[in-house]
Amino acid sequence: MGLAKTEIFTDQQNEISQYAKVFGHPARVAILQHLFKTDSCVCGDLVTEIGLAQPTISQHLKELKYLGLIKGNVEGTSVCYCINTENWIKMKEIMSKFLDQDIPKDKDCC
Amino acid sequence: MGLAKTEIFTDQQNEISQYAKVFGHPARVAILQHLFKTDSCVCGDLVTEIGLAQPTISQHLKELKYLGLIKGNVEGTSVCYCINTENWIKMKEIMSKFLDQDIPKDKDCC
DNA sequence: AACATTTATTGTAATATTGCAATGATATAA
DNA sequence: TTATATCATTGCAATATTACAATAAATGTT
Repeated sequence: MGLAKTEIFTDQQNEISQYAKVFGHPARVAILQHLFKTDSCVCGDLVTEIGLAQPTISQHLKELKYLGLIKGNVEGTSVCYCINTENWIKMKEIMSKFLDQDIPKDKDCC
Repeated sequence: MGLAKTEIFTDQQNEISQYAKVFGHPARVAILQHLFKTDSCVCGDLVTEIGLAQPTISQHLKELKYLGLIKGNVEGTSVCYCINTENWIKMKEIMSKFLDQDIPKDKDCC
């Protein structure tokens, strides 16, 4: 079907998977890493840096922005993007809760 | 195209996105959470617990197994699944390195 | 052996994702 | 105003993902 049955899962599970999904493409990982690494977070720089067409980068930026992980600021003809620190921390808390689950040592059945 | 251009990204970026992608569906998040929570990691239990058809669960389990995050053990007619602790820790290290990047405070351009 | 139980696989339909050319929108420069 | 530069949007083709019915495979039971 290509369509996840989100209604049968908890909000938490859907939230985790939504964040994970946006990290599920190397271009978006690369964009975020570049935004962390440098000031020059202008869209055009990302196009050059990453090597995908401008509309493709723009689309990936849109998804990152939709989830609130980045902010965009118009500066003349160009747009400056950067990490949304507050939301990044929120996301990290949610993801950490999932990733840092206690591993049951004695319960190993395999 | 529906096809990510993995060749233009680093191995690290591809690895991160591959792990993220597998977490990018609530069913797989739910499966993992259930495996963390309980002993009874038999496939049939997951089908009941989660509420998707058996082939669908089986398919999700296959993907989790392919990335090495879970192990499967045949026990009679049923199969017992559990977290692959060693690989889970490895994954966590890789994901943490990405999620815990330092946030540049003074570099805020937005 | 014949049957039952459990899980994996195959095939298929519906939807989503990715990538980009073409085009729009917006702001600056000449 | 006209041109230029930068980014967003639209439309489309190719591929991927999701879900499940039907079926196969494997093991246990009678």
